[in-house]
Amino acid sequence: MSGTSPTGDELVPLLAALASPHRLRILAALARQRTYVSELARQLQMNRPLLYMHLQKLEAAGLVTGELVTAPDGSSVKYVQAVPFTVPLDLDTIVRAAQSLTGSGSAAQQEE
Amino acid sequence: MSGTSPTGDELVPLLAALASPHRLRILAALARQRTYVSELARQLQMNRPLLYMHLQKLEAAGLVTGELVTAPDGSSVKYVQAVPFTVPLDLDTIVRAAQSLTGSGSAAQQEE
DNA sequence: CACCCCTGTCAGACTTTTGTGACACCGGGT
DNA sequence: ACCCGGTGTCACAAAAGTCTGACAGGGGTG
Repeated sequence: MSGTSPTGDELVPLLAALASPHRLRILAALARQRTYVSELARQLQMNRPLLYMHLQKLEAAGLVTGELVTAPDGSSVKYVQAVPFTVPLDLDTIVRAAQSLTGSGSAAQQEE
Repeated sequence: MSGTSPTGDELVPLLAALASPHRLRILAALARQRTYVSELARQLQMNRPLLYMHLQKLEAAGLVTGELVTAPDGSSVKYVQAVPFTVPLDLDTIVRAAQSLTGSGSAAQQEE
């Protein structure tokens, strides 16, 4: 996922996942340190259900990874961490992404 | 705006503006050719009011520029074009952007 | 037992975004 | 006059995203 120019169908969810102050903060926190969910919620001072939602979006976009660790004593803790990535964001990437967009307005692609 | 690592308050609207298939297509179309609004609407097959909305968001994010040209015969036509930009999108940019985030969840920065 | 910390999900309220049709206005040509 | 194409804005409905409180359960400890 690093360095390659993503398709439109990949780029849109990626950008949507990043276009949020909360998720930016979450990612930044996870970039420095791998933590478990409740601790992260405390650290960022947000409700756990809310954090869950944001984490799911980040996970769906492939930006974070979750791992449910079961400690030797039986208690479960879910550790999450950021996934390194690199996307050069410029007009060229946009043009290429737009060409690989499926779904609705696929019109006006070829004309004469 | 090119190459520099944007602040969080700049990055979020930028990403939000790009996180849309319609706007990706609009930007891609404007990257190759400068056109006027109605022609662009025809080309992309979308309603003008809708295109207007998307253009306003792109313009607000600094990604397109509009110019209302009054032809010698008096009729006005609004030409729009894409503004070149480059933002390296990676974890490091995110971390730096999150540090420069103002507003709500600025908590967990300084305490005790 | 009661208490603590953890995970995970739910319904509901709320706000923002997206999309549509209609309208006003301008000027040129027939 | 009518018709055409262009700009710009409006109210409105529909959809998507955001956020909260409450709930289920698991496990450890006093």
